[in-house]
Amino acid sequence: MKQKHRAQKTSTGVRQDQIAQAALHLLARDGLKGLSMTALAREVGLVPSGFYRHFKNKDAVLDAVLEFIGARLMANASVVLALEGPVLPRLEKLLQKHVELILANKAIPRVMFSEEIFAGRPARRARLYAILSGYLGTIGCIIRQGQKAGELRDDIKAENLAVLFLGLVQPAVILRHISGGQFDLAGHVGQVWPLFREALTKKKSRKGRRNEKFS
Amino acid sequence: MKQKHRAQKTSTGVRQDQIAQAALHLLARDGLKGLSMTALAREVGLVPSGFYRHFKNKDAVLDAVLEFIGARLMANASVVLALEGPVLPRLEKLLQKHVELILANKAIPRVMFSEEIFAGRPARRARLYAILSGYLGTIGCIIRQGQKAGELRDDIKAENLAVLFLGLVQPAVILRHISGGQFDLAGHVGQVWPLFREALTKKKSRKGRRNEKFS
DNA sequence: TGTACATCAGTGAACGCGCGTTCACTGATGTAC
DNA sequence: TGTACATCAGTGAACGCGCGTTCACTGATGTAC
Repeated sequence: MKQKHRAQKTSTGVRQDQIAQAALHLLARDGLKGLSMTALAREVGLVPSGFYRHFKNKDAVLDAVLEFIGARLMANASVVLALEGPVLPRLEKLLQKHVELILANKAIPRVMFSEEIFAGRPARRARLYAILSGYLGTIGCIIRQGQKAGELRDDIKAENLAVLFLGLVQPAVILRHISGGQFDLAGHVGQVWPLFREALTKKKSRKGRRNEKFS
Repeated sequence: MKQKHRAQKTSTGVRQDQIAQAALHLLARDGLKGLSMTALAREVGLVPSGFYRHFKNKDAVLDAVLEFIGARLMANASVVLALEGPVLPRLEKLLQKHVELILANKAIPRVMFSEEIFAGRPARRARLYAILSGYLGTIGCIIRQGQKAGELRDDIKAENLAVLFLGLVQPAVILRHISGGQFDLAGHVGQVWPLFREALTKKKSRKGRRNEKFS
């Protein structure tokens, strides 16, 4: 199917947004290999070469997508960091937002878990690590608040708890992805969150747990 | 650098093993995009076209790699399933073997977490899901043994606990991967395993926990 | 044991395809006077 | 308000490159008699 009519002239600012959205849509539907210049341009009604009026090259779109994802993650974390009140309900809120974000944007796991996006681009790999570190760092801050307030056990490092927090969701996200949406993500989180919550709740302190080793 | 000498004639059986090993090595070093026919053939001392004496095509190698990974995972799970004694130490043993396996074969996470390996190949996607389901199913069996023996809490489904068991490791594996090996995988597991162990240990039963919902 | 033939692994040249990207040109929109 | 010019977005043809794959040929290894 050829281009029937010349696309309407549209300012670069608008086109950049359109293209970024189209990229997220294509990534969600077809994964990274579905993100070709042809598909991307067609999605916004342009001819492939038209793309280059608005982005320097394909890498620039991937960078934009990565920044978009990072911003969305950090937005969730920041909101919850700023909330008042006991920590556990706030963490539950963040968990819920995290699941919603991923269910609404299938592109997120596809980008985060696909190494092709940073294979051979050290700068992008570093950027991805920075984004993840920022997200985990903020979660760690929230957890540390709870530890200092005496709400959460403090014999396990907040950083590790933050990573484990991600672990409540992440394998399930991948299973959902591989199963083609069959795996019940929200149901899984509903099962394991109470376990995590209870395990984090501070008990009367015992000695020696801090030095426990995984051999 | 051109081929200096004609490669020594070697039987297809041996060559297939060599090629599979070379594929794992290349995947570990460079990821999926590093797995080109040229690189693969050179790795075993052949000219690219020589590869086709031993495999039908590139897909066949990817299938072989996937089966290899599946076999290694299931081997670990089966051993632990067959062990005698209380369940928690057996789970810890499996965790340890899992971490060792992944540290020794960086290709495993690269294949499991990279969607490019099954993008557009429904059969391979299904196979990957079957392998993961088999692994998780066996872990679930072990956990169910513990639940029936009254060692582990049984108010959370064994299947979800199995997925959470993976969650002890998986985000850390990805962080390790993205950070270029900096993230301390074994250290993380050492921190969170005790939490998981304690959380799973059966306490005096309370009512109503089973119906708890994640909203 | 030696000879003839079949089988089988290795080689290099060439292919086709997809994809990211470039470029000269077109025509619309905005601006200066 | 109208005219001249600059700017800017869209177009289609063409490119170069990498990569998976094919194919006819070579030469070594195994086998039958």
